[in-house]
Amino acid sequence: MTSVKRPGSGVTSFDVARLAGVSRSAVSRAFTPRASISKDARLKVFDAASQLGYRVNPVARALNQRRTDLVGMIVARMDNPFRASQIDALSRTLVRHGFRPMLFCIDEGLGTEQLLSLLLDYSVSGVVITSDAPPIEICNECARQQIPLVLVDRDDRLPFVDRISGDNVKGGRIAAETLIEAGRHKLVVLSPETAVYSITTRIDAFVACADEQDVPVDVLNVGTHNYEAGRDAAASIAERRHDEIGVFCPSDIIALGLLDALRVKHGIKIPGEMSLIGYDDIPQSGWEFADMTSISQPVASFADGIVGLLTERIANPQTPPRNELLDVMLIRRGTV
Amino acid sequence: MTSVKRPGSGVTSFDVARLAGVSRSAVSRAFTPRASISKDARLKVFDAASQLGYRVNPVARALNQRRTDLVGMIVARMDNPFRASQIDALSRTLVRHGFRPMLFCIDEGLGTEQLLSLLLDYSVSGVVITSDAPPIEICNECARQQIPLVLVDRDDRLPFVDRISGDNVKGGRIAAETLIEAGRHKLVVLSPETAVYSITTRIDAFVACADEQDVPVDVLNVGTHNYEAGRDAAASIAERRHDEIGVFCPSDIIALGLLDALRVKHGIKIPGEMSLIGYDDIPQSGWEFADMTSISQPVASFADGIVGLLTERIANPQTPPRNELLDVMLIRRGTV
DNA sequence: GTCCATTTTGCACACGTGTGCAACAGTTTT
DNA sequence: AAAACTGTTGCACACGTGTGCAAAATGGAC
Repeated sequence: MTSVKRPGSGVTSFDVARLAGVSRSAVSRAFTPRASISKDARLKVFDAASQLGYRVNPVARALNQRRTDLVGMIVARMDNPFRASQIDALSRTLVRHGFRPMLFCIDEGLGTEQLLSLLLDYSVSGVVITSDAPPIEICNECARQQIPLVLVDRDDRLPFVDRISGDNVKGGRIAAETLIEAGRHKLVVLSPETAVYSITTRIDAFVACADEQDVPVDVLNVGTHNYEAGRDAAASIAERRHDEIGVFCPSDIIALGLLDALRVKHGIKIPGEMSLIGYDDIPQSGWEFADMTSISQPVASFADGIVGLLTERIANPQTPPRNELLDVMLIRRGTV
Repeated sequence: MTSVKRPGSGVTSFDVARLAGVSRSAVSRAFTPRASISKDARLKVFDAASQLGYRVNPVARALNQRRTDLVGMIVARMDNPFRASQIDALSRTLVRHGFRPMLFCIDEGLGTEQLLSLLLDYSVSGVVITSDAPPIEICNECARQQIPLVLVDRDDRLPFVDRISGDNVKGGRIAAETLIEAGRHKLVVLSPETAVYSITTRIDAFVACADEQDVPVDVLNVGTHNYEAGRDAAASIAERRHDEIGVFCPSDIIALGLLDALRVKHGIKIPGEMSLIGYDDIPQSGWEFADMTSISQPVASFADGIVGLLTERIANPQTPPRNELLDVMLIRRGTV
């Protein structure tokens, strides 16, 4: 009847209440910050709880509150090391703030929209989206259920959806200025066909800055957003070696493909014959073979910023959409 | 009174039951495979459900079943591209099988043990661990709650814990054979101080295979498991260039550091002056600068194997611990 | 000691679902 | 036609928690 249950799962607030000699409500209140309960009662509850190994059941709590501690992360792919370290940092920061990160990669037949509505079923505390902007109907549904959405590196202005991104304009301008200062007066910028907001913004800022200084810029279209795209663009770039051009790749993963192929396949000296600057400052850019100048977006700031936007909107759901901009920094290495 | 609720959240099985003219139990049964319900009733329920936009509330279901669709993934760090792609594949495969992946990275004060007991609170369907083996008490607790655990690339034999790993013995032997076939009769293997099971197994198999063929092997200790460790080992390796040695790195991320530094800093020709073989076949190993021979562990097989072990143990919790071995494959490139 | 303001407590309901059990309908066997 | 059997259905309970509300307790002022 009054048998002591084994510590761990199976211990309910009722068991704790009985041992502590209080009502079950008191137990619930003891574990609820700012609840109406006396210091004395709370202490008795904590004592009994640790004695039994009691832990609040988050599922039951979620059913009651209609809200979980879960936060969804929707990501396209993780083959880009920048995304991987971003997710790594975000996951850690979320846990430190008491959230539980879920990871979803978009897949065959499972786009951002499907994954988002799947997350809605779980009454998540929020969703961080680094893939595509979801359709507006879903956003409205999220707003109605007061589920915060944070868009990373996307510019789509949606009702009640917060955005965060690096300062792509500043980054693009720094790239142009750095190349021009290095004496490159013919510029080239690689533009992936599948370019998203952050990429095009960098390119536009780069071109604008070059225009201001009357430096000609070629925009060279490449395939997708990966190493192979940069590598395959090398032949076209190699033709211009005599011009001592300065090349800007709006993403390190592309830049490394280009740099690698230019040196290995075409034997081009960098920065001797041309200069190159990338973006993201992924670890590989610091490797010996590359030693590539790049523009760094600190992943820790991303994580902090994202969680900040989430918690603020949870505290005050009616605030108008915010757009946070993170500072970027030039990392000088050996390709300029 | 009978007002139709807005589609989406807030629609309960009760609403569906009323519209379909059946009991609430029927709705529950309609969404439960192999439940006792007539074709006719199920159809009526589905019709009403789609009309209202009803979706089963997974939180309420979880509270009742004492089991979630969540599966925890505990990982050390994601800076190794192999781990990143492993998690990427695993996340996709889990979702395809109806699970919801949660991602936890071990952190300051949050080791495998803490994260695991945190996951227990959520009544997860299972946990995939790629960090450390958890203490046996936690494993017992998981067994008691019938929560399947899968250990990836770890050898710790624990009660009711399944394990999966690549065939590290085969991989290590292939490495040795390949180097010896290439005419290298002095071998070196890099051994990280922080080596875990999978790494040491590869090394042991490599050494054993060399011994069988009477080929001498030097074991060279390096620091941690990353690019910098390999890079810093280059000086020591460079001293032996006259021996035309064959080097095995039990992890590509280390191998690339070594390869990169050997070529760039010490100007050593590979495979001219020495041969090198890595492990994991991460994308960077196929890059131009590296063109590194490596041993591939297919991440897709890992994901499928893990989910297979999970589902089988969910179906039959009493099966003895299994140990699944995945085939590995030599990827011939230009460093041997 | 009385009265009022404030804090603390416990009851009871709600959150949305799965399922054992008994009742029931429909079909086959004797 | 009665009996036995198979397949469906609805009732009612359980899962473990948070919280509004009224009652009780506490503390202070007179």
